[in-house]
Amino acid sequence: MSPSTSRHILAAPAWPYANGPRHIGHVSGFGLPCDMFSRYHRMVGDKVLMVSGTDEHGTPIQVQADAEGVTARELADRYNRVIAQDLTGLGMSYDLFTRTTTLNHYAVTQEIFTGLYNNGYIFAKTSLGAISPSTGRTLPDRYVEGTCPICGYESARGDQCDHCGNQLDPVDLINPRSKVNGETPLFVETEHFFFDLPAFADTLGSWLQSKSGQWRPNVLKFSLNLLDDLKPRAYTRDFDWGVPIPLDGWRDRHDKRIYVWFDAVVGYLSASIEWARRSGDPDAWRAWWQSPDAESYYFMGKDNIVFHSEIWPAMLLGYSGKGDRGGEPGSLGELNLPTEVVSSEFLTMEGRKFSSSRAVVIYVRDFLARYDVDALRYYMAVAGPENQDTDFTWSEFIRRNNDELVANWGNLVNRSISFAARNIGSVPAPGELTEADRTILENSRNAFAAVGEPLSRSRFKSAITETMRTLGEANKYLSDQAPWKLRESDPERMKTILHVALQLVDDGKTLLTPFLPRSSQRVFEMLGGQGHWADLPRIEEVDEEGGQPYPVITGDYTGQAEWGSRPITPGTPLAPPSPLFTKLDPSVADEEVARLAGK
RNA sequence: CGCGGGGUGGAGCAGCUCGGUAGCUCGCUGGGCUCAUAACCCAGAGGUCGCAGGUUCAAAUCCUGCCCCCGCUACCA
Repeated sequence: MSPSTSRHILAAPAWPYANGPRHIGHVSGFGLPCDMFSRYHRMVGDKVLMVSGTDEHGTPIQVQADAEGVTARELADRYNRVIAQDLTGLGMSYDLFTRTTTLNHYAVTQEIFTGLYNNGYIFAKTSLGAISPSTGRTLPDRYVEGTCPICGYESARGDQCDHCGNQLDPVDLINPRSKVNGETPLFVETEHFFFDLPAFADTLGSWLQSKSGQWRPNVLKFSLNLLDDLKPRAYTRDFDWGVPIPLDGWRDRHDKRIYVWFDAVVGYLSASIEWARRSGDPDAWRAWWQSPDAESYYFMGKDNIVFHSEIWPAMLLGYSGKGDRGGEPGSLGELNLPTEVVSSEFLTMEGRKFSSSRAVVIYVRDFLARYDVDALRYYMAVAGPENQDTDFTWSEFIRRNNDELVANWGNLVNRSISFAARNIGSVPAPGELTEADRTILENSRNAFAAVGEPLSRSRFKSAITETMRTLGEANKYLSDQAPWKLRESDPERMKTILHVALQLVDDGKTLLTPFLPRSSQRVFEMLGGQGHWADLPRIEEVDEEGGQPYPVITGDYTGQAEWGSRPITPGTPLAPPSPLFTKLDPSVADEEVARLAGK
């Protein structure tokens, strides 16, 4: 790839919430798709910056910490570490995976607030908030329920009625009660800052319209729909576990903080800035955020669409001075809007929603302890919740592993390399190519375009299906040519066939690298490759001046992996390979299902 | 009273935006091969594309109505 065609691509996977370990449903939405996308773009020579971190503020973490008798900070520290390890185990190629409790993140979050405030997009307003009479603590909107004033539904929540779908205010509920203990909440005056979303309705609307035909239709449709009902949204909360409000008179208050979502989405930017600092060029992040040619792709589960297609873009517009009220860009300068918001649907587990308390769950860590990471990555690519809610079943996982991954790809690698290793001991040189040889090689080369196109559009299912189809042709080629019949009669022809077969295997490992980096590295080595082909992430301990040490995921993704067919080198020594993947006994499904139900 | 997604041979899905007698990966049945983790290759059976109307020369694909499933609410992406 020539440098002139390489693009700056920000790959932004949603930030996992640090109130517990993450399960495979979580990573199927934000994680693995983003990694496959990023790996592909690096292979074609694009300059990818993939940043994320743990989201560590907010009520659920405080609640969980209270329950465990630790501080919110201690809880966040613990799960930040656990999640970082899990994501590393998955091979997620983050340039930086950090967290929202860094000094840098606080500073950037406050800078965004200040910029929005200076441009007039954030205003203070006194409203009535619910508190619990018995504890004196604030009751979040969703912890208050009562009768809907619009439709009369009896179990409406304070923020929304599930029956009629209208946005509500807890004060409006008839017969309000606390969801925590049933008592009647007290409503007291409280002052908050609100984000003026209606000031961005027009700009957001035309921006979204311009994405027609590019974004997945469900994301676009959902996002456009949101614009019909834009209201100012509270930017702050009565709470103490979060980023302080950077205004005089507010900065030192312990009862007011920036709402966790308004801090979490800033993470993409703050992590980019942190990455730049750590890389030694503090302004390096600007190439991904401010160049008009730079692209940014955000990956998440569908429940996060609103924050990525409406709120975060509105924040970026407001900070850049591009809403209805105008304004000047903040001190960081103008910031780009998302190129695309890529959302996944949901994964269910054996027909039920994931649920930790009901043990309807498989955590990333437990999965990786028992099964090959690439088996999971394959499954999520080929059968993940890309376009619709999708059920994960163990029997289907085993079937995909055994009948597709092992039987098609694993077997192709094994039969090709072991036959060549035993009969020749090295990569044979080809003789004259037949029509069949040329055709299959050309098909294999063409696959890079056929697979790359859907990959670049985050159509993973289509991309990996096309890859597997191509590999099936290689198996067919071997059967048709039957080199094992030519050992005595025509050894030269046999060598040519094997050369072609090994080239197909080499191409296959390249095609599969975005999906299966670890096993592709192994195939690379089986074929005599030296050094790094597909790089894997690592955890480093870092710290900030005045801060405590924390783990980050990072890596040098500068391996040899390139998107395209690379001629194999005759004479390269070959050893009989060991199987690439493990076949799973069907009884594993019963064991795993028993684990779910069992306890 | 709302919003979004889905209902395609046994399973999981694609096709539907730009209508032209259905495709992929598996499974199943029969055959072949034996290099390979009983893997691989070939052939075949199996679908009136949720239901009912409509538009059209022609509909899985467009329109209308209806039915069912899943999210949007719960420690939960």
